[in-house]
Amino acid sequence: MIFSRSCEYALQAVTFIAAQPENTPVLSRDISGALNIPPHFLGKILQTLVRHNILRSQKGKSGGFVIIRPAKEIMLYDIIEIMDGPDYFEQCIMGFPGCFDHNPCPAHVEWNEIKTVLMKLLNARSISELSSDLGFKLDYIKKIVDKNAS
Amino acid sequence: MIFSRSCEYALQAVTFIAAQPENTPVLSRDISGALNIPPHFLGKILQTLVRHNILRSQKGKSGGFVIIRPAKEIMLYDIIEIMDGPDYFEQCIMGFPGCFDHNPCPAHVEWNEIKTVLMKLLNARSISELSSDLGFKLDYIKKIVDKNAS
DNA sequence: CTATAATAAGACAAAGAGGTCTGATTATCC
DNA sequence: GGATAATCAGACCTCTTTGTCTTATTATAG
Repeated sequence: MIFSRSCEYALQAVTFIAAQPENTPVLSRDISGALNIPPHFLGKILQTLVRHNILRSQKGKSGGFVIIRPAKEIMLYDIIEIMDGPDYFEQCIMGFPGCFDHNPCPAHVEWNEIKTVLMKLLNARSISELSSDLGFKLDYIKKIVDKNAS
Repeated sequence: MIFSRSCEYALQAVTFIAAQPENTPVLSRDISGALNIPPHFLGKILQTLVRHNILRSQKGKSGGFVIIRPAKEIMLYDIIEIMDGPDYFEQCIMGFPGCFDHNPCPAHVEWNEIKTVLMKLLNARSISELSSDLGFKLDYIKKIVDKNAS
């Protein structure tokens, strides 16, 4: 697994919310139902996304979660940075303590090359682009969930 | 952290052994000492590398661990595959169940691009290339270890 | 103002990864 | 063949991540 579960769930959830009609609050329950995410775990993830100004939460009746910034401006990497930390990709690939540009580990240079490509791609794709692809995927998830249930 | 601790330690250990004079057994104790790896934890990792035909272990007096295959033929990815599993990079980046080429998740295409670059690089660099870079790195580790100890 | 429907928050349980300890096994040297 | 020096192997502990449960808090509708 490349990213943490929390990060995966966050990516899924934000993409799901972005795929709904704009400015109508989406229920945590609906998200966890559609994506098969443990409800309370999702709750916490949504809360951290609220704290980081990706979502706004509306308490009480007819409440739910809404995306604050335009989905076009939220990049894949923004979510990853929030969930897995800003230096997730900065750490030494071989685990050497104190591996920096001025004191590189034996794999430092190639990891930097890879990182550049990686960051470029993750910073280029927005959540709104992802959300438009989500539709038929949801049917697929339902199929799998149903199969596991039976 | 991109790879698991075990994987990082494995990369470090194999590189370290490759940096020693050929065909002289290297003690587990010496490796853990030089690289500051928990000794018994390293033991297990070395054992799995033996099981996967990267190393040979010599019991008894004047024993230790020796690299079986020429270090030039052992690629970075060989170690990663052993430690973190062959489908580490195959899994869906968004964590969607059942994400495949014929049923891609919204980020599937770009992840495939990244994966191609990644695999190419990890399959191109051999352990022997890494080992020749290791020398002064070891001094650096010692410095850090000493600093932490004081 | 009260009932209700939603999120917020924190305690807790379960699972997995990382790390430690102890004893068994095996090869070599004398 | 016995002492010794090394790996091998498995039980066990600890910490982090993941997931669950329960109780607040808050906003709205009537």
